[in-house]
Amino acid sequence: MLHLTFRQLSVFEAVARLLSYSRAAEELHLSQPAVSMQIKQLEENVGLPLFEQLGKKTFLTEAGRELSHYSRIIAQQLAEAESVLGELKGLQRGKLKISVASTANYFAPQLLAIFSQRFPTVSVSLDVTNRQALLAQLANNEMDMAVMGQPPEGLDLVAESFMENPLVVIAPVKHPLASAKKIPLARLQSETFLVREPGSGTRIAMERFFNQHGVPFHAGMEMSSNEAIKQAVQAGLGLGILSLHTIGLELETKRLKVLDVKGFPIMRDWYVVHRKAKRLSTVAQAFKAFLLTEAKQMLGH
Amino acid sequence: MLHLTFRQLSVFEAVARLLSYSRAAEELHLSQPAVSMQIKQLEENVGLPLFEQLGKKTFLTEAGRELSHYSRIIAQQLAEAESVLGELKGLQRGKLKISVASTANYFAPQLLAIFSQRFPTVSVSLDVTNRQALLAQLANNEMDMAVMGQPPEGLDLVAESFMENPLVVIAPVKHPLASAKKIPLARLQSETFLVREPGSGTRIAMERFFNQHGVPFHAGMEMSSNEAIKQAVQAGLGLGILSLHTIGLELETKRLKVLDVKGFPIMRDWYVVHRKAKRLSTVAQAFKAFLLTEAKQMLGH
DNA sequence: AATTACGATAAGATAATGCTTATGATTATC
DNA sequence: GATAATCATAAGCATTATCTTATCGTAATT
Repeated sequence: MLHLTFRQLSVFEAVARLLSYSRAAEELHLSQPAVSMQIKQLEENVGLPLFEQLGKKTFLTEAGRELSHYSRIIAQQLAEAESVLGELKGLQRGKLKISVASTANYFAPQLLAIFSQRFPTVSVSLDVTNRQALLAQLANNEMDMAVMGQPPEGLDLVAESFMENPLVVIAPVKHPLASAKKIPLARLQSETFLVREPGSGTRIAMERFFNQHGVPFHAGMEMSSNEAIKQAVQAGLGLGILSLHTIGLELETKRLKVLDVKGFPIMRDWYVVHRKAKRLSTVAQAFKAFLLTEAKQMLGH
Repeated sequence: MLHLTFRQLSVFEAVARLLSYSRAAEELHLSQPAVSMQIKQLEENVGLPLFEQLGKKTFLTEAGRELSHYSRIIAQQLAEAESVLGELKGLQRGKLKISVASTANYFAPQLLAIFSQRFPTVSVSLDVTNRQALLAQLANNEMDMAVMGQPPEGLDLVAESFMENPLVVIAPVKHPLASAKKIPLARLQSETFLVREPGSGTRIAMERFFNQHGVPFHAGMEMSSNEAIKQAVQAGLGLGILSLHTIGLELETKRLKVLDVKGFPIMRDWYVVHRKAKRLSTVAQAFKAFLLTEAKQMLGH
């Protein structure tokens, strides 16, 4: 195996370029013998003479010319690596891989779009998935960070809330309670609720809420997506409890109505989550900071 | 400036491939801390973490992935360099640049052809030039070796004869002396000689010869090439003295006749010449050895 | 809760690297 | 022939690299 050093190569490069040990020594701020020694060692490693002295002039040998070719490529690759890593240190470059719980899908893309606009050279990827898959991704270190409503306990996670997450009761626009004000919670006992699967963040929050207020609730059909719940509520199959952020469009187009129930909205939070031991990349740190300081306002617009 | 060492890179490569410090340590026959330290130093040089530990597993960071890319290229280039230089050490590869004096042009191509056939991967180039240009090339180290009749004195050259170079007297086939045997040298006093320019190898040799034997000779027209002399002799403008090797074709086709003059042929030699300080490449050494041992027989066929 | 595996850290020995100054040998140049 | 330039060589020194063993903290596994 060829045991070269980068030092040898860079000295060699200088000599090969200047065709003079002395000039190379000057350029490198070295004594001339230092250059001689480096070249000598390099020649010993290679097993071939790289230069030849004829009289006062220095020439590259055939082997020298060959090595010069490779040395140039290597130096170039090294320079490129340096530049790339330098950019990675800053924010000119980098990849950001975010996963969001399906609930967050209704606003996360906007946030990422704004972030991506601000750092156009950073390549951002977004994965929308359900809570369980998301936890598996966290465990396998498959992404930088996750955005979700309810961070799980137990795992060694860092979860920081960056925005409120109001859960509201939704009903079809023609529902008898649609225009009622300050509906008492107890009034909802007689209603059927379309719910997400057990273990879902919204489901957990909602059960806890009714529990705390000592009000039983009647769970109707179980749906596996927020979208399905919205459809079902519109179809009059019952009421729903969802994050306000997921129903912007339906409210605007008057397909759904938020009921003014006392104690609602249930104020929860959106969290940015990653494993405690995770070394956040510069870009990931920037994104986290972006969420914590600006996400709220951003979504206002 | 990025001050990496090849050691760091190769340790890094192993860890990046195995995603384990301990496995890498085993593979490299090192202790695990040795690997940790190399990686740590590399990370300090780069200024970014290259790996991250999550639980028991080791992952590459973004920076690590980037560096891995460059490290792979560099390792590959290094391997290629090693292979090329290795071939250069042997005879699988290399360039051979030979210059010959114009006189040698009549047999040098055959020699080179045979050599080239034996080492097909060696690229050979042949430059035919006159004596003066050839000396300039020697001084400027523009080729590996020269083949010539009369090595010049004074310059620090190594000249080794590898083949006899018989100089003969040529005449047109219908010359009165064409069939004469053992012509006394004195008989040639009355003949006109077509000669090469002063300084030419053949001219020098011929003048010295007549001088030594105390016979004056009558120099006729001065020609700048052997080819011209041959033409002129055929045209009956006089006699000529040339290397036997340059007139093979004309003898075969009976356009010229070698006169059987006493004391002829003047036995001189062909020399392979290079500067004393010249470091001969492996290929050049092989060619020189080839000339010294086999050139004579080769031309017999 | 105990065990096992993994990597980090510390201390210390040894080898090598890299450099300098001084000097010598050779060669082009005036 | 003297001079200046160029590279090689030698001796000596400081620094850096590299590795080892021993030990610790943490996380996965049983």
